[in-house]
Amino acid sequence: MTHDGLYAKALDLYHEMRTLGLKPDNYTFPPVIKSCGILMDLDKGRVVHQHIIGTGIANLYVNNALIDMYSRCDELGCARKVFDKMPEKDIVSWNSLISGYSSNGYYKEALEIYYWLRNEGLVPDSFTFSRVSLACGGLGEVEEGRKVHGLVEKIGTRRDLIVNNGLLSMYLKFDDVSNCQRIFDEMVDRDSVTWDIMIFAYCELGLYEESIRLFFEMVGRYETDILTITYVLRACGHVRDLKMGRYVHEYMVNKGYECDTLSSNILINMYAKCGDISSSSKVFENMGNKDLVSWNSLINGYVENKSYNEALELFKRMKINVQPDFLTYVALLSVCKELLNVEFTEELHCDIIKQGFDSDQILGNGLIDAYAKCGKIENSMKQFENMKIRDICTWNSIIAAYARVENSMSFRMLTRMRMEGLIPDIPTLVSVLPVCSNLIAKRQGKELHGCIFKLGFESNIRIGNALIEMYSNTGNLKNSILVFEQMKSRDIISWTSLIASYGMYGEGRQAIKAFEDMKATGIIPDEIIFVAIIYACSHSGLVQEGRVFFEQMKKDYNIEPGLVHYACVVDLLARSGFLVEAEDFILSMPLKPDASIWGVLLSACRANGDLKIAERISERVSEQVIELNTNNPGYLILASNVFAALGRRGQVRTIRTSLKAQGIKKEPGFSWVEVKNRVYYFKASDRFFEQHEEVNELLDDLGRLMAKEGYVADVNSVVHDVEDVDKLNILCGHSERLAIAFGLLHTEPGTPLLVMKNLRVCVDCHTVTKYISKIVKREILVRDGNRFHLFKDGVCSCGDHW
DNA sequence: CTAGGGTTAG
Repeated sequence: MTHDGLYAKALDLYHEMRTLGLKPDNYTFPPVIKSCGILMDLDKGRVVHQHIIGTGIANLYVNNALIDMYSRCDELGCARKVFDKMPEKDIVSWNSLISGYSSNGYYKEALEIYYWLRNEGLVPDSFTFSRVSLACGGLGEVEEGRKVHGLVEKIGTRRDLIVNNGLLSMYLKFDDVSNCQRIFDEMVDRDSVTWDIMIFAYCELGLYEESIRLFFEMVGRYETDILTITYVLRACGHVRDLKMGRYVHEYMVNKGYECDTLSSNILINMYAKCGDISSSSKVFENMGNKDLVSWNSLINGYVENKSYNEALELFKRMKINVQPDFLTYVALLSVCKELLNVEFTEELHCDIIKQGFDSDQILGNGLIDAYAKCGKIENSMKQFENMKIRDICTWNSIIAAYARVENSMSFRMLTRMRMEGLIPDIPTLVSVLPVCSNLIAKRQGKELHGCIFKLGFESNIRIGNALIEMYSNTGNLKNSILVFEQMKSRDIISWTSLIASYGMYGEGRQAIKAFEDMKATGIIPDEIIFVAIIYACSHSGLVQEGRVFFEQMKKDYNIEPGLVHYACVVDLLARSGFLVEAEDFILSMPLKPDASIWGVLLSACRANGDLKIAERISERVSEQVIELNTNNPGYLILASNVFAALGRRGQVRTIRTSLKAQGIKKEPGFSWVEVKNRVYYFKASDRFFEQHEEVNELLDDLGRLMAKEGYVADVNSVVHDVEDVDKLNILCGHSERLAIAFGLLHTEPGTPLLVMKNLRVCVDCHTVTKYISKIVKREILVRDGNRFHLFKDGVCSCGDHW
């Protein structure tokens, strides 16, 4: 029989005694009242209290028992009444009342009674200290706690087990592990609770290994109860030690502890954290009483283990059995974000409203995020506007949502956030900084930098890294380097960003120097930084150096090259005109080359005007049309363009048909330029923009001046299968030329101009821009799909390695 | 007649 059963039995006996007409006395009442208290049966307790009043005389013990009973039932008013009416009190009376307040969370009141006790000149005992330290712990009253500890030392109860256990709990609440450890070490008398508290303390502080170690120190010497075991199971989960987790589970079973709902829930969590989700589900299915936490835990487990569909299925099952709570929805929202399932997100949203959780801050923020990830940013905005309370996470969610799609609304929302008096934090700024990169929002970028400086975030590594990228992407290599140099601490991402920046500007030598400097600081290169450094070599024509890095990566750092690395080497060779070598390299690589690898070579062939190899590669690419990764249709389009240039119309049609069948559209080429804080976009042969006549006039004038300088149009750059005269027209309508001309018309003579393009610049435009830079005496910075070209006085910084 | 402790998220 359980303890509860015994207490209930005692009450039954009491009842029987009364029906027999026997009169309970002051020896009968205390255990009976205690039983009511432990069973938290307030109604029976009150009845017994009436009986006591009926008999007329309650002695000290009976009254103390009554205080305890009312305390356990959270009826402190009644407890207090009994206490106040007592003709005679002892320390137990005081302790019981203090205990009542403190174990029901009324720590302030508990302390007040304690001060009153002290004012009365009474001497606290170990029970008093134990309860008072708990109250100090609950209040976070470190000062008061220290005073209590001091008094303990003075009165000489410091060796007392109960006192020390209480002090341990208190220091644990203060997160003061060193005092816990000290008390623990000095204790002469320990019991299983002492060990429990220590094990729990280490768990709470995240020192899981330490708590597991303590458990093994304790095993065999002290009784390990189910609570100890559950702490250790939690610790095993946190350190993801499946072997240890299994061992403790087995230990628990061997000890004969039946798996109650609570410990089963902990097992589900432990197995899920250790990645053994099938064990989690086994525990779950075998449970007698599944509660809300059981369902939530397994759903969370599935989410943590990326089994999103299983989580969904379980959720459906759950709804038939238990009412989900807000934690269920928190987990399910992250399923939405992964499965990108708009319908399900909307369904959840309805459920959340129906159940009245729509005012929950975390769920509200999560919905913004989920809708945005599913591509329903308008729903995100609606949710945002509907929220009554917007905390920093709410703002960050909506700002990040717009930032992810590079929408300038992210800046507008940031401004609105600041106008409403909220101060952006590091995540806010880290998410908006990259937006500056692609909108040429140089002004916003500078403003953000100012804001970062004012807020004192400039020494944050993530912020620094984002600034390096922002400056390098907006054409400001100098500032990018400056930010890097001023960073107080740097991680490998900082170095990678710096090297990538050098690479984009064709500063290969500087990139190599940075790479060596980084190694000298003791940072070990990773696979990502090798991409950056080889790319940097590639963009500067440092073929030999690039190959050395590729070898170094394998030999010195034991990094197995992936497709990206092979693509880098192909790019390295091909960009410098070693097309045959690049082709041989592809044919000899151990991994199966995909579209991106062939595509890199193909676009280099185009750039080099080598139609012969281009034709061969194009055949390869088009043959594998179906098989190849079609996420990037650019390469197939390239192949079809090659065939078009060769007049092989049949092949062109085959590729186009196949792309059409797969519903793939070419990403149209466009360029953009910032003028007076506004961004102007141009697509090829665009005739519908302000001042297109002026722009065309300027291009015509420039064309005449260029011809004088010796420029001859490269009609091979036109991929359409049309007559040469039309080809000339098409060339002149290329989006980058329109953007450059528009930019020239609207900026001061002599100032540098920045133009961006989403695709690679064609050979002819590259040549033309060189001429323009010389004729108009302007620096023209063009960022294409993967690098910067600084045109100055008829020369391009890429040294034609583009 | 008085004690001490347990599960899920971000």
